[in-house]
Amino acid sequence: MDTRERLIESTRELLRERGYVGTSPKAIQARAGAGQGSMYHHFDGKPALALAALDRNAAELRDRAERTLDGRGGVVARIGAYLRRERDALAGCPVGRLAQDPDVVADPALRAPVEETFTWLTGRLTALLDEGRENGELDGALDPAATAAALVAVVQGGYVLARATESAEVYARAVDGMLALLDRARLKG
Amino acid sequence: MDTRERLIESTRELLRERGYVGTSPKAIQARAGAGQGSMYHHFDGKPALALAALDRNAAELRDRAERTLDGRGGVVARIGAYLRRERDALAGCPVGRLAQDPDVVADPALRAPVEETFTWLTGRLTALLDEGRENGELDGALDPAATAAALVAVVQGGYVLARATESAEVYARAVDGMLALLDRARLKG
DNA sequence: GTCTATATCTTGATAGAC
DNA sequence: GTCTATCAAGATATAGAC
Repeated sequence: MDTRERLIESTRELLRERGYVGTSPKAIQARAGAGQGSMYHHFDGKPALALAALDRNAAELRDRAERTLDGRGGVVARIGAYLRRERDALAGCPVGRLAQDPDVVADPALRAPVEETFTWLTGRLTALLDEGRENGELDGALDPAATAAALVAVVQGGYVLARATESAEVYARAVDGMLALLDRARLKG
Repeated sequence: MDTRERLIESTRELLRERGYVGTSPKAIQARAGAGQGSMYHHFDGKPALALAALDRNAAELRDRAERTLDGRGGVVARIGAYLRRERDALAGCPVGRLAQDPDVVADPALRAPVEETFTWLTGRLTALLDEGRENGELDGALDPAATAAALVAVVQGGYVLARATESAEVYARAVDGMLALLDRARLKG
């Protein structure tokens, strides 16, 4: 892995662990094993490097979600697989984590990938729930957009609760509670 | 309001807006209209002042939740009132906001009020859902602890989505989706 | 109690040698 | 491309006058 690549990967880790405000160029360089000069040769500055790292975090989140949600099986089963997918709940969401950062929210270029990721994910879940209504798996009275928003929120809130209590279990419990409720909207046989 | 009080109130605002890492003593002093000397006379330093402010945020959250959840009406109605209560979703949760802060999570004294608040709130909702099962309002198959965790997570995740998209509407949509699902666990007649 | 230096470290970035 | 100064500004805190 070349220096430029190590800088991006180190920044991805630090953004997830400490957020944007809590991550200094010095810390990035130390983790990447690169000097000041290297970093400023490859990137304009902290915002540019953070953007490169954040874009990669967003792309990875989307790819993983796509693979799980496009899979085989019923709509509820696929959503369940996505919510229960192995994740490091204590580390926080590599994208949602940044939504709390004042300097990210204040910079349109940095906020864009965060907003786009959630807009896409919510839209994908909405389409999936709608598909379930069409094919008779789900009750037609279910509101796809509102349910999709609740699903994404449970995941993000699960990360928050996990960090607050330093327990990954709480994430799993919240997701289980949500999926049990969603299961009630399934039409029987 | 005396100087000590103004320092605490300014810190409360800044913690919510910018988090712990993003809030400097200088910014606190400027907002409170107090000098360096004043702040360090009343408090040992930034962590001590932040703890005083966070304790107050946690107490206020708990008081408000208690008032809504102890009210009249059915269990689902009271939970609905709490989730839909007027809040500044774009400002973020005055307590949950701090769960994402690396320096808060790393300091047991600062993390304590955050953890205690969520443990209490989840417990209160669990008891309420259990009450609903006992009195026949809710399906006995509902898991109170998991459902309570999901409810708290939806609120926290709603804050995250609202900030990510700079839209308070998303918070309302997530909460609506969750409450519609919970409504299906109510026993008819 | 509050104010104004003062001090030390870190941040974020630039300059220029190699 | 990478390194080592160097820099101005801010973060966090202390000292001492009033």
